[in-house]
Amino acid sequence: MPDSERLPSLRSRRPARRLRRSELPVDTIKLSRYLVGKTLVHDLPEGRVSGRIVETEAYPVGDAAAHSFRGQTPRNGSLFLARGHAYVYFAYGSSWMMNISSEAAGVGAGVLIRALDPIEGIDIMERNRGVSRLTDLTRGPGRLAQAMHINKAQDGLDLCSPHSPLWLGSAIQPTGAVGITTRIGLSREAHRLFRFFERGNPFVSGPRSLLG
DNA sequence: GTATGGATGTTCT
DNA sequence: GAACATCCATACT
Repeated sequence: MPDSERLPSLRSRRPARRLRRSELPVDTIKLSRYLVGKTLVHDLPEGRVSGRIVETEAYPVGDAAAHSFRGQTPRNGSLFLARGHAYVYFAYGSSWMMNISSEAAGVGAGVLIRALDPIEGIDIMERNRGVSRLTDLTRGPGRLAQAMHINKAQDGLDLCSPHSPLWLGSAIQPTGAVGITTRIGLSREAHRLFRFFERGNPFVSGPRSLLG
């Protein structure tokens, strides 16, 4: 079944346009907030998978919870690329995590993508995940990476390059109200309000109605 | 619906 | 050894 029949509202959505680097705010917190409602697209050999970004977390310069806090290493090097590059790492022995670098080249900071609202290629995501329940496909950073087929091979990709298979797109529909809370799963810097999400969206992992 | 515990691999102390 | 930006299955209210 085509996505346009399965998701009737897709017909009223506008197509996503590739975002240029110059459109991304030059600040980790602002970028984290800005990315809610934008589109993440991965063009795969078997077809396109895409979703609306509905939850992000900022890991700015000077944040002790950020992977870049103790300086550049082989693992976190992509965080030190100019804003708009992918930083993908393996966590807890089971999950890949997709981040977007967020500052000038040489400065380490990033935005974690925590949840997507699936739009295109839902059948591909179901196969990649091995589940069919829509809300289980992309709710959570590990799940969305698996659904979108994002792993070490995408680490370091420039999401703003004109022909990159993995790219950021403009919003395809109006973005709902954005809420703010503390980040999920941290012990250090646990009080900081660096998590942004579209309020009430069922694909958001964790709290989706506080503050904002 | 919430709560808990185990599995898993890499990084750091 | 311990910690970790998680997920899944299971148990329970």
